[in-house]
Amino acid sequence: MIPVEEQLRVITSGAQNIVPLEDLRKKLEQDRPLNIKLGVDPTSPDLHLGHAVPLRKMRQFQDLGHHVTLIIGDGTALIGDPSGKNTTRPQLSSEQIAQNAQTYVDQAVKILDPEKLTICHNAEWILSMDLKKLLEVCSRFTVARILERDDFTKRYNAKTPIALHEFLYPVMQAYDSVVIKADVEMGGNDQLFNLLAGRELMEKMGMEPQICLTMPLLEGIDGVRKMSKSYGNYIGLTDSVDDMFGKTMSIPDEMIVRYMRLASPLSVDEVDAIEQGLADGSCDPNAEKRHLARALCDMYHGAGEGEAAEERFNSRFRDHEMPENIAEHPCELGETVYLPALLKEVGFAGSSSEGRRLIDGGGVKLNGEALPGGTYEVEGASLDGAVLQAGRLRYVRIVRK
RNA sequence: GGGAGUGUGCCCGAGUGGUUAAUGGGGACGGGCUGUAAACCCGUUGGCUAUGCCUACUAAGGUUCGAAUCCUUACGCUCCCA
Repeated sequence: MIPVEEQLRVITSGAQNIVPLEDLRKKLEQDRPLNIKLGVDPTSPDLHLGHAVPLRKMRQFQDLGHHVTLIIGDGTALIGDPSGKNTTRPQLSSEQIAQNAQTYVDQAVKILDPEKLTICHNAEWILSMDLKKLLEVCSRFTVARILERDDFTKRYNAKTPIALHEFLYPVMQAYDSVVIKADVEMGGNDQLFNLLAGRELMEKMGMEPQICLTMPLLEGIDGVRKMSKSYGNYIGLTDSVDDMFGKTMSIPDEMIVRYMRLASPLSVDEVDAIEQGLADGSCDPNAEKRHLARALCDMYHGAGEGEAAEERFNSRFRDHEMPENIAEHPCELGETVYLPALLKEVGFAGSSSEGRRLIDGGGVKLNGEALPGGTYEVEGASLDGAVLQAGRLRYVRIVRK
């Protein structure tokens, strides 16, 4: 295995919290493959780049020669993680959980090396636990210790209900670490409390306690709020290559290095060099953003896909060429066609009034020619086979039904 | 249980009887510029085949020639006291 200091440079790159760093060094000095744990909650089927951040860090551990254990929290999902929530989470059905878990694994193996990966389902040991065992584990925690947790404190003070079973979430997650004998547990920074509970439980049960390593929560493509499906600022791992490339190109320049470091497969050395280059002006931000976009597309869609996506991107967005494949929209074409209604019909406008405004604002083109304001009526025959365009991005080919 | 507020368009927020589809900001969309970044400039942001018509300021009633603005009730939210 490579020298400890080298390993630490890779491991600490982009990490938010390592508790305690000194103990991590000691573990690495044992010069053996460490067991790195990441628990995932299969509560949502769609993964985005933010979810990939801890997975990327896991991959770096693998590349350094360590072993990774991915725990599918199909047992803990029945409880629902209280992290960052101010209400009790709804409990999911087992079918839903199983389905989400499968999607998660499908995505995760695109990032992780399957050779150095163990996947477990914690329902295996959590749901089969008998009361005696449960009591033994629970006795290691005090109520005060669990209540210390910020989320609980807030809810308790705010008098919002905390169901008794929610106390068990950190306890069960901690028990996972005991079962798989974790050396390091990873998570987003909001997971720190849960990770620390694992450290505590292991110590109380006479084991060498795990190291807690948290990663920052990645900002979305707006560069401000954390990446989240509900904010609509996410890059989905299953997004099409073109979407993935395009969305990446729209992130603020300030986010380039952060995305590279946290979510891309670029090496720490490369990222360090680029960061330096961007700071002193010897690297071009646009070129580096393209570099990032290609790297992400290659990782999720296969080698070479990034370059292909870039070419399409150039033709469409830089050179403003019409895309090759334009969806066809069959519709009735009378003698004359009321264009605002057609814009509404094809989904370019929410109402025909909005369609009118779009035309008046010069945003509507027919076969590449901008229509002058007030052009609401168009000859039906001239529309057959014509390309209708709204703004720079939306195209549709009109054909007679 | 008692008391005080408050509810406006996608969001925030002006407006306290009369040229009001309702000031302003954010967001979004369109145009220019361009690197689908930032910054900047301009336009649009209730519906309707439309110099007009219709529906709108939580909901339902009421007062008035006239209501987002006043009154009543309901619902939602906030705060204080017990």
